[in-house]
Amino acid sequence: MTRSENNGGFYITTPIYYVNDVPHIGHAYTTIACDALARWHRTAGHETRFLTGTDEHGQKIEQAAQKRGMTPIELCDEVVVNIQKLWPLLEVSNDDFIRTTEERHAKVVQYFFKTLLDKGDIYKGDYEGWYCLPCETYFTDAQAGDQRACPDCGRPLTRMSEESYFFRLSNYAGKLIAHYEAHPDAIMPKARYNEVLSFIRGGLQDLSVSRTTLKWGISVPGDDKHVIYVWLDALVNYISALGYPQPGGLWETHWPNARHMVGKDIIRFHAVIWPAILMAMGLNPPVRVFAHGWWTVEGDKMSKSKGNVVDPFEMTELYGADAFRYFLLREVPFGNDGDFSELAMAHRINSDLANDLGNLLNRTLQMIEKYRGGALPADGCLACAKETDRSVALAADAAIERMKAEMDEFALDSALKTLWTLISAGNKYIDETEPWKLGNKGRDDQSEPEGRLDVVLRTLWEILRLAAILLHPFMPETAAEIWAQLGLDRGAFSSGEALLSRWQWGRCPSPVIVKKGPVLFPRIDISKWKEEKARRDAAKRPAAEHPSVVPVAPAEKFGEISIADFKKLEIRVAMIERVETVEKSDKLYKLLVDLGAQKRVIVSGIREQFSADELTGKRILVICNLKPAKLRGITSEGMLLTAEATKGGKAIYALATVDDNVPLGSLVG
RNA sequence: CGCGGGGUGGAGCAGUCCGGUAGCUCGUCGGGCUCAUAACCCGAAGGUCACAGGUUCGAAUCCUGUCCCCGCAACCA
Repeated sequence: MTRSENNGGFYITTPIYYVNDVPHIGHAYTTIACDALARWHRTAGHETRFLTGTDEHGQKIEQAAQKRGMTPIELCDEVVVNIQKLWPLLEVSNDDFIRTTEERHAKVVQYFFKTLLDKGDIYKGDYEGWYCLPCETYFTDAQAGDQRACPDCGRPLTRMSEESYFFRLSNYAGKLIAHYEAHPDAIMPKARYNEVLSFIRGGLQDLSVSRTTLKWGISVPGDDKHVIYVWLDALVNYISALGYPQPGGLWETHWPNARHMVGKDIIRFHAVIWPAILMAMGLNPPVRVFAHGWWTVEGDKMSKSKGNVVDPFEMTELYGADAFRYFLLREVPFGNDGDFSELAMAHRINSDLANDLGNLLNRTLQMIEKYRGGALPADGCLACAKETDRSVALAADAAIERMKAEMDEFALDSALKTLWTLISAGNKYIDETEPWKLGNKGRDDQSEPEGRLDVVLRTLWEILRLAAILLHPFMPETAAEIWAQLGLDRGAFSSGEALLSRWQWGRCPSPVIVKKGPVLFPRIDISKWKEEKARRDAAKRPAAEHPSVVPVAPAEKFGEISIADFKKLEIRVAMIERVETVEKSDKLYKLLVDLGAQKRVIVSGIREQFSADELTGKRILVICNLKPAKLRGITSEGMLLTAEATKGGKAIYALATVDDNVPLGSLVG
């Protein structure tokens, strides 16, 4: 059924993150998931490599650098640290970190380009589209819309064409389909596989892989006018980091085992374009592309303007990296979308980590210390063994096998659930065997032999030893702490070999003295937690007259304009006479406004913010000399003014209104 | 009729492909235990499986239709 991952190596990659991004929960999630997989395979003794990095080329960097009076590479060098410093905090064990601005990457991208050009898979042609001169960006027909206006800045677009190199993606549709039909687990989850396949079956178009309008990038070999565009640049990182195409490089052993972890938004680039490029190069496509889901935050879509972006640095500081990792990987079926809520995390920490896991360790070690002075009893009293001990051992070995299968499927959440069945079995075992009755002096029940307690304690210790091994990929620090408290060598996790042979019941060294340490996860007092959370939220809000209301785009700088520019605007007072909804649109109203001397139709996207009743009869401000535009087939002759802000994560809007005593049509200036 | 996901005990979800006792976690209630982080173990209550038809001996599951929610796309002069 599933491809066995145990015979070969394991090479896992995160996407390369855009270097100017502020790291958020999404970056953390992808990377932590990869880390868990990498650690799992490392401790299982597989030849493992784990890569992450940054995408550092492109327009945004170029512009941001210009704004700050720096060169692009200076900016990259400065901001790459924001991402790089997060990984150690989250206990991410990447073997390499690649930046697309590194020479080792650039030369491989050029090698790809040149090889494909020589083969005829890249050719020179003309790229045509709608171009925004100020933004220096092309848009498709759909993006340009009926208005031919720039989606970013709103200015008019020009139909332009420029010389560009193209990759013959259209040639590879058939080969891709054949490959995916032969490898149904090459794209996961299943829904994504179906999605990608139907996309390919719809036909593929050749892909523009160069730009002349862009400066900050890797230049096309032999044609300096052109810079290699994002796809061919960024995707190649996965193999350039392995030293391709040098003979004897890491790529020879690792590339055949490549797995890419991506967010669901970039599945097409990884499951269509990238494999096609590889095929053209004569390289094999990745073994698997896995697309995970997105996080909402407290039920809301995460966005900067809502101010609800989850900061992984803050979460790590408040709850610890391990608890954060555990929550992200356990809360949601891997591959699905999920909701991040701090309260849910606090609950999970209490029930799973404190009550089940931490408490099991605590009570076990407490008993070993209390009844046996901390010395782990030797195993050997066969006469004292019982069926219940044996079934716990069998369950443990079964859990290990099951986890292996689940990890092969990248079912991280299921693997954790399985691990917790072992932990629960431990707690139940204590209840069944009642070791305190065996251990307490002057015990009334003399029916059990003296050695019975040794077997029980030994069994519990063994459950924890296995749990620590299985937990390590998800919660490395906690696993090491458990390991140490069990009286074992804390460093064992950094040298994988020490663990490899011990993934089985009873493979423990003796003798051992346990060392009960501090409680692993203190319970969170939820009512106190709520108070603290409220205080934290309050502190985060900027000190303003309306502390809970945050303006959108507060400090954004606009270029200066002259008074003459402003005088160009014809802003007048108008009254909303009639409000109608526009068919087949979610946001549009068709408004009839009275400007005194005349009446006009204005189409406005404010249906989600205002009801028709709220609007009708209001005296508002209208820009009258805006070029008319057609929206959903209706001509809009002007624009009304609104202010936007957020309050408690929710957007709020206000209409610019004026007093009733101002006559309609009055000029505002 | 733009595309897709979803509606299952108080909450969050699994089960739906391949019809046949409706399951898990949390919460609630009762009991047990005292080694332990007021933790742990056992038990109970609680569900018209969105709605309406249909197929079937039998439907959460298959078919048809309807309603509602959420993404994406469109759209935000």
